[in-house]
Amino acid sequence: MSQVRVRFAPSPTGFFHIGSARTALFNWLYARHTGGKFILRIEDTDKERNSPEFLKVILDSMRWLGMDWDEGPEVGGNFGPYFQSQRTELYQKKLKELADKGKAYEKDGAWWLRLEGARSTVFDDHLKREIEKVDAAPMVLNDLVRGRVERAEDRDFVIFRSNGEPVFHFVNVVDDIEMQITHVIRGEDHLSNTSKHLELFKAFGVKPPEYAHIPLILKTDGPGKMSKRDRGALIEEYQQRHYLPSAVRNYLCLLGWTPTDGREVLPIEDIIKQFELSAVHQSNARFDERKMSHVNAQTLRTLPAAEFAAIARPILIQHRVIDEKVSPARLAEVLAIIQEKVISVEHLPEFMGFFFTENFKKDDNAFANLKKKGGDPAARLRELLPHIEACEWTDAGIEAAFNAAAAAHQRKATDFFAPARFATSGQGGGPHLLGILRVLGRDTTLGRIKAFLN
RNA sequence: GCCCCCUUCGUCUAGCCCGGUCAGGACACCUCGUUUUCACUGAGGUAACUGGGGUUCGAAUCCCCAAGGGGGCGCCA
Repeated sequence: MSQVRVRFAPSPTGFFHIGSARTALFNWLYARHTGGKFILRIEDTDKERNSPEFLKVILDSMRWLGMDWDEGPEVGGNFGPYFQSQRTELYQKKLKELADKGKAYEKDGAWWLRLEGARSTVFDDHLKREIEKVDAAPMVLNDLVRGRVERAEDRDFVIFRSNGEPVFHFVNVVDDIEMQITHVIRGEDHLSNTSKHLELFKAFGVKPPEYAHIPLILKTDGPGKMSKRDRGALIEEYQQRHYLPSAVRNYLCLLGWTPTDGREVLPIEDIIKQFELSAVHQSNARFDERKMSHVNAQTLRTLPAAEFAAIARPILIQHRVIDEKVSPARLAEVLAIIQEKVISVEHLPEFMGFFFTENFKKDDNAFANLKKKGGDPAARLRELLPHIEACEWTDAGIEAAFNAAAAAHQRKATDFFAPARFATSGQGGGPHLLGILRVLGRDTTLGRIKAFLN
């Protein structure tokens, strides 16, 4: 059996849309699952809308998501060039081939593909003009996702514009032929176009590839598919917000496909192993940022500590929560107690800022809550103070101090927690309190409690 | 207007191919618990087979129709 060759063929328009990313991902997964080749081809035939900076957006996002390509820009390959703008001679040659066979003809300066079938002229309601219809035989597609789909083209269509540039349908098919693409995995928005593509394959006398039309990603609410303007629609947004690329990729897999082993958050190696086109869903999926955040949080918490630190450190430096002088060991100590609680890297600076400055932010809400709930926080801290001044500075020692304070004043140990938490962190929640105190150290802890009392 | 695709909790989905489980899980939400309030975590809970016809002892599952949703119909990709 010949090797699988799939391609992702984006048009560089300056954005990398989440739907495009998912299409790329399914192609990539299929290539990796089958041991085939993943080809990146740049469809830049529309000169009006393309530029080198736009290309960079795509390449950067592809790399960020860990989708490496075997052939394409910057890596080369035997079927290049991989930019359609550099393949114009080929398109001219292929056009001539169709013209010589009588499959294409010139009209109004453009070239049209000639369909086979009886012709008649009718008024088209949608186009609001008279058109020549062709009673062509339906094209039959056995789609790997959707099954048998039958559709007939009913008009000749342009394959080369009067300005000399080929149109999408033509270059798409020519390149798929020349690059020996075996499987076309693309969005369902192309399903209706497929009959055009099959007509082209037929005209060339070439057996078409297998097709798999994957469902679209719909807006979270409201009608229609995700558009550039929707929140969460652009991959760069996730990069900026410090989402983990592996989590974004993981979530994208869940839109239109379900892992077979019952897990939702799982390593990419396992996804590759389980991925099958036949298991791709047929119905569109609505984007849900909350679930994506959940996947991100899950992934974040299970990250090896060193990896977590490598991600957190530059961001904390960037936000001036720490400077370069903070030792890896000290940072690791702090991160160790916060990682189990953390849900996003984006909010890490505010979540853990109090570890590194005396000038930490105090949450008014938490303070109000404190007074409302637990009586007199200052009184509690005065009761607690002598015990933690003397105790052994370990989790167990600090815990014993809290218990001792409770026993001495006929209270529950937890009565001291909220005041201590607020005094030392300015927050109402966060990492485990004993861990916070231990990591802050005795001097800092006592200093902050005394500062609070003043 | 024409053509194509789709239809299970609010959302993502399992089950459907090869009819028979209280229709299962996850996110979100609610309740309760945990060293109180918590961006951790644990236990519960609310919540769905779009509608109508068939076929069948029995239908989420098979067939038909309708409705709804999505997409396409360009000398855009």
